[in-house]
Amino acid sequence: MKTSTPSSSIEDYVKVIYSFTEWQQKPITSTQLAQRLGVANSSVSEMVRKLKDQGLVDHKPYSAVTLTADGVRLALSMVRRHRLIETFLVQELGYRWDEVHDEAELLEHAVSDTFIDRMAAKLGNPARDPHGDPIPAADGSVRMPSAHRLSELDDGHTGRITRISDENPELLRYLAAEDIDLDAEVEVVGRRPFGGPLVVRIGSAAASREFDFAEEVASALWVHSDAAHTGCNVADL
Amino acid sequence: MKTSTPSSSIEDYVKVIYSFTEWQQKPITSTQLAQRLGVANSSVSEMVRKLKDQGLVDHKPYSAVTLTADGVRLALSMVRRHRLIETFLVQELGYRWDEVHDEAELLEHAVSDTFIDRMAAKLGNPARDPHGDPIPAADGSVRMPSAHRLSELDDGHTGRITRISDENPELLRYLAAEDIDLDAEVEVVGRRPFGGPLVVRIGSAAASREFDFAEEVASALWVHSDAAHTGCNVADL
DNA sequence: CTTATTGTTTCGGTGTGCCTAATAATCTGT
DNA sequence: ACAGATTATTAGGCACACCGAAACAATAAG
Ligand SMILES: [Mn+2]
Ligand SMILES: [Mn+2]
Ligand SMILES: [Mn+2]
Ligand SMILES: [Mn+2]
Repeated sequence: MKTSTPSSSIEDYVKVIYSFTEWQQKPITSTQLAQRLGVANSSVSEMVRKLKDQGLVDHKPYSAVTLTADGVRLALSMVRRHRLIETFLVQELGYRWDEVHDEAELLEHAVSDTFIDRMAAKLGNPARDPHGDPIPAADGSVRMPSAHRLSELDDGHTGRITRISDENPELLRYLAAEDIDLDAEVEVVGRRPFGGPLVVRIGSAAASREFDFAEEVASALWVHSDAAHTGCNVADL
Repeated sequence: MKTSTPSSSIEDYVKVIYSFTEWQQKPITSTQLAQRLGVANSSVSEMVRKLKDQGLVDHKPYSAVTLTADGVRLALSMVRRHRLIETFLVQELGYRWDEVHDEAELLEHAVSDTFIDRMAAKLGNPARDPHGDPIPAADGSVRMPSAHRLSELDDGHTGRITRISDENPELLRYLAAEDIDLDAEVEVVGRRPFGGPLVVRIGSAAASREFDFAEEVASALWVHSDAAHTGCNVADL
């Protein structure tokens, strides 16, 4: 019997393995895992063997790492924890969205299930965190919003910001300063020549502003296509 | 330079050493430390040497352990964390007072200073936790309420419950069930013969109830003598 | 098709915090 | 004052999570 509570490290490994495939398809490699966790490659090799022994991952030497069903279960519970904590920090303790990640990274391992339950109840069981990432339900179900990177949309495309990558706090601070938030209306105007920045219009028709977004910004913003608008545009042609 | 962040273990050791002398005078011994921390005596010996190396405690082999000024500073910050978290859990997340200790014991090591500050602000900088223990201020100052164990008071003594030891959760549940809380009025009626239970009257004059408290209960309740009442009693004679 | 290059794993070793068992110091009762 | 009990420390080891360097696979280049 393997009922032992997973260590914080194991929880982080599994969470990172899961997160890597959340908006992409390819499974994560050893080196990528090491980079994201900030540890040496050798540490990852060891740890992956341990995860495999515990039945949390599948792994053949020299190939990528994937989660087992048990691994996915654990990962989802950690992701739920992380994102609920982030949401709580913003809504109840007045954190800004660029401050919550590091705090949640530690708290997720320390709080009890009871704490998570009460927190979720107090917040009204939110479906997404301050960055628009979906919060898995207690039973492990997730509703992934259909979203595409702003950087990959065609000219004229419209929609709403549905997710903002929280990888770079600087970027989050910039967006906050510019008053760009989740659910903002967005329209791709075009791209400056020779791989230049992406020109985007943000805000409701009345008060919309134009921005030149560098690649890093444009690929951090995820957009949910506005079906109505798209339909209109097609009709307009 | 010794700026290294203290580990969770070190934080717990220092906190326990401090707490031991909070309502008593004698410094803590190796064995007592081991008991309170739930570790072997040998572990304490090792750890105490480490604490001494880091300048947190004074210790001569085979004698009791006392905190240095640095040690007291760290201890107070941990006690503040612990008690603020307990208060937060009760007031904001609907925990019962017998559920908060274990959760706080872990969270105190995981939350940031920012978290503590915002929590304290949200709670209105409370001066005591759900069990009546004083919460040190951010600058390390503590206002210790003058209190005596109910078990040590003379017959006829009156006052208010100002602290309830949170060592035994069962006891806390019993008191909650009997609706006995902080600030309740209390009067020592007498003691049953041959070292029997202590007879106490609890509640305001209108609706007061009589209890027979076993030693464990009577020594867990701390009472602040009601000067006015005492004065009245003296005048009544 | 052999050789670089890159990615991955293995090996030996570190630091922390815990354990049991053995030893040493202190305290107690006669 | 001293044997025996109690309390504390040391010795030797273990589990965990990490590291750098060396060995090894897989792949890309010549
Ligand atoms: Mn984490
Ligand atoms: Mn997030
Ligand atoms: Mn603790
Ligand atoms: Mn308390």
